[in-house]
Amino acid sequence: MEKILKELNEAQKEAVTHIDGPLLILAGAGSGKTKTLTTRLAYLISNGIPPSSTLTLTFTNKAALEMRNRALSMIGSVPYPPLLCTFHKFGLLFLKFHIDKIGRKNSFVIIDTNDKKRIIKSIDEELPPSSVASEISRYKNSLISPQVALERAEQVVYKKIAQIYKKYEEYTKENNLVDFDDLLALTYKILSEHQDIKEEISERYQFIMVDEYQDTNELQYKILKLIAEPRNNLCVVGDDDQSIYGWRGANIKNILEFEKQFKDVKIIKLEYNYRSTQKILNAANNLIAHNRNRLGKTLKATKEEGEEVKILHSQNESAEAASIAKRIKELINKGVYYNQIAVLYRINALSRSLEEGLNRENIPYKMVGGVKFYERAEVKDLIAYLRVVMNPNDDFSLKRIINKPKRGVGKVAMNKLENAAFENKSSIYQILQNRDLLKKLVTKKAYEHLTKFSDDLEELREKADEASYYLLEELERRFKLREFYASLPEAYEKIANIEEFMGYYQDYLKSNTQSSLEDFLNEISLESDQDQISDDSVCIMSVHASKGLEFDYLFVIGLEEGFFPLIGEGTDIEEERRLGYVAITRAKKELTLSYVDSRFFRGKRSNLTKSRFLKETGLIKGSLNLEKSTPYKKGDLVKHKIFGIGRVLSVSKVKREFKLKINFGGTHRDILANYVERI
DNA sequence: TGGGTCACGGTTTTT
DNA sequence: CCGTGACCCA
Repeated sequence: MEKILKELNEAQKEAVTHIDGPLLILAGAGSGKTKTLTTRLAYLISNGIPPSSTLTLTFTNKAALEMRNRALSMIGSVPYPPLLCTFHKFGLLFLKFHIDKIGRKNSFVIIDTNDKKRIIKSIDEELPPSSVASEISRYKNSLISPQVALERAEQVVYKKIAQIYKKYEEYTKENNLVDFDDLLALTYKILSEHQDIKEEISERYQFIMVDEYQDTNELQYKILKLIAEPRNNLCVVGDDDQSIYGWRGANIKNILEFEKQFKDVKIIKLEYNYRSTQKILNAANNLIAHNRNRLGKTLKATKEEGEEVKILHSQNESAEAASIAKRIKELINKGVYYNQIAVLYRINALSRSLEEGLNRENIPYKMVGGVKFYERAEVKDLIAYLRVVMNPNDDFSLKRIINKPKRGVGKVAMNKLENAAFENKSSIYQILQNRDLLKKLVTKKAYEHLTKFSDDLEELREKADEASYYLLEELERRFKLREFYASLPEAYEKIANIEEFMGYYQDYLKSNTQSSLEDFLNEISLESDQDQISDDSVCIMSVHASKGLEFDYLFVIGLEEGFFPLIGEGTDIEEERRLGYVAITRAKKELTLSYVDSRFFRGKRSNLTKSRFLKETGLIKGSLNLEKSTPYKKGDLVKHKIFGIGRVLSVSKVKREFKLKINFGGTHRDILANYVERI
């Protein structure tokens, strides 16, 4: 342990060796946050604290995994390992033991956001399901019941949402479904209503640590408050300057007011940055200094001065992509590896032009983020099949697969089945087994399909236990899923995903011999892609997706007003600035900030001005001209979709747009600048 | 029921 | 511009 402590700087050491009492570690980007946290865990254990009485909470599985590996490498293997998991996993474990306290069975099924939207849509057709879903999330995270929501609602829309919320809660209870918010909300409910359970948990976890504390929401804070307060040993790590999830409920106040919310808080700032060059840190510090709502700290460089931060100015997105591709090629020729290079953007839509540019130069790249493996339709279908095998009365999953492959069950038949199930107070599966009734309900063809379907399922269920390893293959064989997906668009990819899932399932069974199918299903519902960035390709991703990562050579594109900062309804400019800060601090050696004069977005081209953030970093001097400027001048060659290629004769201003007089092979036309592209 | 066509709307993302 | 979903007809 002594040796390990020697590797830390003073502030880190102070944080690691602080044992009792609440501790707030303000850890700037690249300041050795994970190292400090994992070392502290090891330190506690080496000081005689039983590993099993510690609890370390993270937001992502990736972070949990990394911390676990690092901590275990320091402490070695122990019979009762420390609990180190995501907040939601903690909720899941808790509910498995205690959900019966609120009259529910622990065989619940976890539903994801898409499932949630589907349920909402089946309740209400008018309001956009995603808005309703996030509104319900907000209620749950503020512990507002449907009744209270209804009472408080003043506008008609909110009354309606409250009613949907009520029905949604009834539906999920009825079908024993638990959504992501419930994992926390129900945990809180049980903890707050059952003093004995709360005491038991507080007693068990006497030392609690939380990573990325700036991302906690109200509910997470309340849970922590309940279980940590008796012992008052709560150590949180975070960076208020990297709070970028306000829009999904993260409450930056949790970190800003931590000192007030717990007694005798000690605050330690980690300000030495071990990642970036001084020049890069200067840009980051300058930018974030423009925020008012912060605790305030300045990153100090430990690395060399480094090269100047580069500003790349291009006419449009294709020129931008071409320049970046060219620059990447140069780096590769100098011996840099692709995976030390990344390109970041504020919105995913900007990836397209970038991808085109990289493809043109045959630069291998990997898009981090995007559609998650377990969210892909075909994978979710398989999961639904497994869920039905496990519990045929899971109507929700059954509905997903009843017509996959097509069994002639459309909207009409589905309605009949659901109504029959409702009237008989049974599950849909039970209706399928009631052959006399089923025959009356659906067409002859559908009847034949459905009887075969339920017979197959029944046989599979009998076999499920003894041959779980072959379950998926058997499933595939009986329901001809491969054949079904082969007939759909993007068949190759879908089948590859199915095979990957099958492989994953068998691996899981191999390494978790004592686990049940149920365990497997619960496990994966909380898992997203574990993106490995190890293969040799350039990483391209949103700034959000880049959090926690670092790259030697970094490009940030789209630094234009409106795009970054992204201006829209409810823009929080300080959060945008924090995003800029996160983006910049991902760079280790070389940073290029890029902006364009004109960008094609959502089917139209618009003229843009450079982002205010460029000036705020201190990289561009002078006041920023927010007035739109034309990227065109007399003599430029341009291309029009219909008229083809022409040469600009003159530029004039009409309202806020620029009008160009263009010579298309002898014919002169007046055209707005937005409708042409520079070549 | 299900294939085909058209209109519409479209940040950021983890669990 | 591109993907999703509603709606219509065979």
